[in-house]
Amino acid sequence: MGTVFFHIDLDAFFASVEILDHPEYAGKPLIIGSRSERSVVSTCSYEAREYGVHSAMPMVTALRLCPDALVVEPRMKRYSEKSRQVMAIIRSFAPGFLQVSVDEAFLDLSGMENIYGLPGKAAKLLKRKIKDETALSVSIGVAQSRFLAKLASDYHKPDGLTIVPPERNEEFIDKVGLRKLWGIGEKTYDRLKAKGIRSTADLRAIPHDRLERYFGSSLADYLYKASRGIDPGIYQGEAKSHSISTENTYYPDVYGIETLSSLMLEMSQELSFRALEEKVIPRTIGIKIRYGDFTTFSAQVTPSEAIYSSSDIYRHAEALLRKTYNNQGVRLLGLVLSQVYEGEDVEQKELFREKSEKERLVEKAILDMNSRNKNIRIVKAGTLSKPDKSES
DNA sequence: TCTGGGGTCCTAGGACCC
DNA sequence: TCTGGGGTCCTAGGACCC
Repeated sequence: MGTVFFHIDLDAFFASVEILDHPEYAGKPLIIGSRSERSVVSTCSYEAREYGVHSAMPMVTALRLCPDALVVEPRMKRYSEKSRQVMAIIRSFAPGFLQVSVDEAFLDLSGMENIYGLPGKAAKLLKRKIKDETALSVSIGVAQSRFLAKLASDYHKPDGLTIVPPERNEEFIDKVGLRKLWGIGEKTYDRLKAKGIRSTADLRAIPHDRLERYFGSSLADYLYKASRGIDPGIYQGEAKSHSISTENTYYPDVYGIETLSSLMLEMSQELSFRALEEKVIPRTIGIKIRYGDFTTFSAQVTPSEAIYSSSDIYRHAEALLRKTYNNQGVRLLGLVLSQVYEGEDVEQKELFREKSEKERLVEKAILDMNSRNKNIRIVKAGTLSKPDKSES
């Protein structure tokens, strides 16, 4: 019978949860996102989509298209809670569970016919179970591979069920179309068009070696397989975190190295806490600066000494900032910790330097207090100083 | 339209080593 | 004394996804 994968996708997830908690929102155009300047739409209800609103659209554009929309600030904690509930149902339904985001998961139904009957019947059962127990609707794609199942769940939404029989894989790929293939974004689509490739059938007609000359071996391989409905290797396994990052967009633009440094200090502390929570230690520190004209620069270092505390992080981040900043107005500032690795085993302890180790313990204590008492927010003193007074 | 925030993976050039 | 080839690590930038 071969392999059978499900891809389960929650419909307009954030918006659906808000409607669940606020029944008075039902039937109205609802946008989840911040109302602030320079923000974008996170999710929106299907009523809002009828006005042309969609995810990632600038909020000002969305409100121009749909001035009467209800705008609701996202409540991530609530969505995570609801997500856990749904994922628990999916996980217990069949083996081979793989969650890929807060509102999406794969399931491996291969060889499960004797339990659930045909895959279509199983999918309907799962949809019903989720609806009955959480009042949320999902769309399910059923296919031979994860790649096709993912495209299938998106093919008919909301509350959809799309089954792709293995002998119709290519036919289905053609119906989805080039632009909507997972992994082909705007830029790649334009590059394909520039080579006269306008459809998945066009793409299939091109021999592998020519694709390689056009696009390099990695992308060529991806396109060759994807256009034939062969899984190009999306979501091979649990993707474990190799970076921790934060970024903020400001309005209006921020000027001055002192102000930027103090913002960087806050971000250093935030990421240091997150690394502690995840029990990881980074090897690389990187910053990102986006200027008012949207030009973006990044810089990174991989120091030879280990990085244990927020002041280690800040010291490197600040140096990178001074090196990179060109005195223009900044709309976005970001900080990334990468090459993170498990940080609490014995060998690493030997590497601890006295001072950093102490700081790390202080930060751990702050972290513990913060997580014990949600009403008090404890930060290190440096964070509180005014930008123009900060010294270091 | 005027472009979030959190991630992953790829490319290309340079350094360095054998 | 004009210059190989392979491997690995690092940096900067880009594309893509949810």
